[in-house]
Amino acid sequence: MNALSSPEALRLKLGEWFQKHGRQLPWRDAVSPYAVLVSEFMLQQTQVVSVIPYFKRWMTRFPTVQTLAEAPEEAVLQLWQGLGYYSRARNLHKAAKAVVDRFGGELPDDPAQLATLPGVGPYSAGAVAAFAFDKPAAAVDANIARVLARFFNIHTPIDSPGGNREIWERAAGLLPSGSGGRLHTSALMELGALVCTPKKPGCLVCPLHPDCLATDPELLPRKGARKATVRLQENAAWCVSEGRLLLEQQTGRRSGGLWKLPLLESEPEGEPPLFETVYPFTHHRITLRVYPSQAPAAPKDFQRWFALESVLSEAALPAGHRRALLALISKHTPAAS
DNA sequence: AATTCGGGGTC
DNA sequence: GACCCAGAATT
Repeated sequence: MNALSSPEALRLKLGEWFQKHGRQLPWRDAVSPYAVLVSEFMLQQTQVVSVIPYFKRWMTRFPTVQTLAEAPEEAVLQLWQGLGYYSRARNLHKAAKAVVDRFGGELPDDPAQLATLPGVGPYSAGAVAAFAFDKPAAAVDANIARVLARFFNIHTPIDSPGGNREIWERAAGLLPSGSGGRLHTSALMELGALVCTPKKPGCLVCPLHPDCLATDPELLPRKGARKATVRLQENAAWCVSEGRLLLEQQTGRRSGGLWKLPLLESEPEGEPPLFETVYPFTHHRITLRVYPSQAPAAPKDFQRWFALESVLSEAALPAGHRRALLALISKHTPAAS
């Protein structure tokens, strides 16, 4: 029976592997703690390739925590549009204001302090401490959870409280002392992204393979049952008058600030929709149908007219509604130029 | 402890 | 279709 390598030996293997195989990512080298914070917000539940263009645009438009703190929320949401989970954008905006107000414009390096910022939970607090300040802070994302569930052969569902606690304890047990959190956490995460993948993991090229306890890695990590997909239908109005389009703004914490085509109470009969698309969110699947509509005598408080030629660059819309605008504006003004 | 978030890519 | 993703907030 071969003895397990020490945490030191494991970190060394991981670090060497990362130096050789790790990707260059826009937020990975020589960037400010603020840039790390931005990247962590964008990467919550979102894949690296989707984030890269948004991150670059964001850092150009809001290069410092001060510029973000001073920006109007509409500009923040507009820049986030298409990335989904818009409460992240609102929380990032609030977090920037909190950094300016409570921390003198400098991000703290302590995970407990970081976790007091809106939108910063256990993962993001540890990630900023490790990536921005090289602290030995645990930060378990989906990649690291998968790597550790396999490495330690943990069969408890990772999305259960007990399984989550077990994974975090294992992650903490592997940390270096003093400093070195940046390389260690980056390497573990990158291993999950490139080698220890959900399907067909590359065990034969994995630097941790000699010590890995997984007997059937493809069956790990285990997760709880998903909710069944719910189908919904949304009927919306295409209401254009004098070159302007009527939209209405959503309220509440869920999709507050986002603009939609005005929603109809019921599905019109006797005429086909101008446009139809399907867009998903969480466990829902929504069919959006857009019907022609007459202009109202007076828009409601939460409705506003947008110029057709600029609405796509001014208003933040859910993806399905944005697709409808793209299709119908070009149809509406085919030779406008 | 369970639910919600209004994207998007992949197979 | 189902599954996955650099999760957090809310109830």
